[in-house]
Amino acid sequence: MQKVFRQFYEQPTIEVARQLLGKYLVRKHREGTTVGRIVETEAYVGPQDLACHASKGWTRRTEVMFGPPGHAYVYLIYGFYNMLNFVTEPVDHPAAVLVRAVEPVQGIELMRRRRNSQSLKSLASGPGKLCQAFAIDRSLNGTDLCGSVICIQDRGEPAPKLLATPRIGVDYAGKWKGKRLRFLVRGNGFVSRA
DNA sequence: CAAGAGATCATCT
DNA sequence: GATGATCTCTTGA
Repeated sequence: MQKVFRQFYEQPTIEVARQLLGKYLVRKHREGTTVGRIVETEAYVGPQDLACHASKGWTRRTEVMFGPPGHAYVYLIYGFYNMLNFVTEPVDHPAAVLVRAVEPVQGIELMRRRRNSQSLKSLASGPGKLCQAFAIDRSLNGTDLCGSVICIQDRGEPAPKLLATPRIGVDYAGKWKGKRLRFLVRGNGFVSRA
C-alpha cells in the first residue's frame, strides 16, 4: 500500500504506461473515496508523436505537459467527456499517459450513482466513463499526483501480463497511428475493448 | 449484435 | 468556424 513517488513519472512514458497496469488509482472526494485497479493505458510520448496534443506545440491547454512529471493533465473531448492523463518525463519534455480503464475496487456504490449504471463492467471501462465514475473534470487539471486528491498506490502485486495494441481513435496521426502504444492487462474483462 | 447518429463545447486557426 | 485520445441510444436484422 505504497504511494508512488514523483520519480516514477519521470521515467520514459512507455515505461510509465506499462508499469501503471496493476497499480491502483485512488481518488479522494467529499462524497467518498473511489479506488480502481488500472487495466488499460496509452502512451503519448512527445512532440514528435502526431497523436500527442503536444505535437502542436505549447498552448494553454497543453501547458501542463511541458511542466514537471507527476501531475494530472485533464481535458474535455467531444464537448462531453473528460480524459485523465498523467504527465511524464522531465520538464520541457511534453508527454503523458492516458488512463483508459480501471477495475472498480472501492466506492462502487458511489460509482454506480455517478454513472447511473448497475453493471460493474461498465463503470470505468473507458476513459470518459472512468472520469465520470471518479468525479474527475477539468478543474483537476494540474493536480499534483503526489498529493492526496488523486494518487497512485502500489499494492505490491507482481506485474500482470500485458498486451500491446495500436491506440484508439487516433486515425489522423499518420505513421504514428499504428504504433503499439496502448497497453492492457491480458485477459482482463474491464478494459474498454479487447 | 453491429453500425450509425447525435450530443455539445473548449481550444486553436 | 472546425474539430476531436468518447459514449449512449436507436435502428435493423
